[in-house]
Amino acid sequence: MAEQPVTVAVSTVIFGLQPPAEPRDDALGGLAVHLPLVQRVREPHLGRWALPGGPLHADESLREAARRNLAGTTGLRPTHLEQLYTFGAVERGVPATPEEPRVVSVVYWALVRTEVAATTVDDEHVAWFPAEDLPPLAFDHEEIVGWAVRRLKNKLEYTHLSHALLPEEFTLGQLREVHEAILGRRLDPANFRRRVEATGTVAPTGAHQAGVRHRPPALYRSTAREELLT
Amino acid sequence: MAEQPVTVAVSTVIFGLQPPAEPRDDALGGLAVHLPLVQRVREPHLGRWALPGGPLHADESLREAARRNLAGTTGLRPTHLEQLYTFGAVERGVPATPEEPRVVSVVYWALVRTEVAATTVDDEHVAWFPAEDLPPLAFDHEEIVGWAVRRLKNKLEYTHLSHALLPEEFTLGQLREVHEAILGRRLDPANFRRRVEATGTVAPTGAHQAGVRHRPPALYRSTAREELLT
DNA sequence: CCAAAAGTGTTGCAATTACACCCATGT
DNA sequence: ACATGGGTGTAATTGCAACACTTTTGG
Repeated sequence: MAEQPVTVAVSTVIFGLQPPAEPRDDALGGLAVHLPLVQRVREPHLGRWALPGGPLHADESLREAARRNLAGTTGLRPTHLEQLYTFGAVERGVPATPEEPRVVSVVYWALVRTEVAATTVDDEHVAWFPAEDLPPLAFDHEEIVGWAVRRLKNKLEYTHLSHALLPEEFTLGQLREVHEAILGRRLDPANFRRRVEATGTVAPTGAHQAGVRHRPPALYRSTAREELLT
Repeated sequence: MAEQPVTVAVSTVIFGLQPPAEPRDDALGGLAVHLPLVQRVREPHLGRWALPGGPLHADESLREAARRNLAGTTGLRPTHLEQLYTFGAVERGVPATPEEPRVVSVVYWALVRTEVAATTVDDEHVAWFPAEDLPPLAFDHEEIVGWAVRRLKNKLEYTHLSHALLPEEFTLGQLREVHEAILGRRLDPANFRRRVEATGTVAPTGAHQAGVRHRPPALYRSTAREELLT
């Protein structure tokens, strides 16, 4: 019943696509979902990898805080940013460390464009890992990443989220690759094309991608405006 | 950049079904979605109706806090309880009242059985209102209720949530009424039956409801176990 | 016998899937 | 020429909505 030694923190799960470290067993294409982690520089869990995050400042919204620690740790601006869940169990992966103040974590998740993600340099304490092959994480962060991955897969099917992982202009083949990387299975190119065209969320730019050693694919851009709030 | 005059509060949107106050225009059956509100007894927004809620105690989880203020204001135990969203804008419906501490609200939403909801007595400061016809609410609570209603309608279609609003045993007619009340439109009894049976989330008890002035309907019970976490 | 809801059957439309096939380019 | 992915066509399947019809009770 003590009143409020409770701290509010904001953490962010950031997704980007990168070439897979090792050749895929399942013969999936050239992209795999990755996310950046930061290595903890103090106790608890010193040395472990963790989600970027930090305390909420008094003069910023939760969303602003997510943006701030996203930019601060990876230098990236997200193309999609959305609240995931708030974790507030009394003991959250801190194994019997009384005197540590209790933390309620509001977790956001974000998407960044591949080309941006690819150019970000890994420094000593920030590195990208494949979402399917993470190192042991601090606190309850493995559980949190699990939630985020499930949400990503889910929303992929009924939203236009995938556009947020690609450049302004893209081919339907690239878009399909994104879906395949996230869902972890191959999709029929013909049916995929029709489904996407039917939703009307992409529009052809008129231009075509040249220099490929096959029929030049048409370029498209997303017609979806960034969503209301979520 | 000041550090943390931030308070964590937990509020709960509670849904139950009750007979509609006035006969429905749309010729919908005998049930309508209602929710309990409490009248504020101090500033800000004194006298206005608001969601039940209060500060998070240091020794309880967010979920426990939701349970606590749910039991405290309405005396009810929920059959479903789930986190909705966390609201943390700097100015949340408090019109320029500096010196009030900033509040981050974690909102839960809950379902209670109809029979329980129906027997709860309204006292001076707690009353049930139809979700489609609410009085002006304090803070940003109208927006929050809107979110909760949308989530309820949505999850209704791909989960077994509706079971949580009915007694242990129920007829498919009653289950259909619940869906109709929440979705706000009539459903075909034949197709509804088949859809529900196909999911395998209900099992006939073998008993039948007697005393009705038509063919006695079979009684069913839910086979769905309370979900993992959500 | 009639009203009323339970419960079954049938039919047509729309979305999804699988897969055959042609097209345009670089090598 | 041919390999490669882009792009179109089509037939089979499935799921869903509409609606006719039979069943079993209370009045």
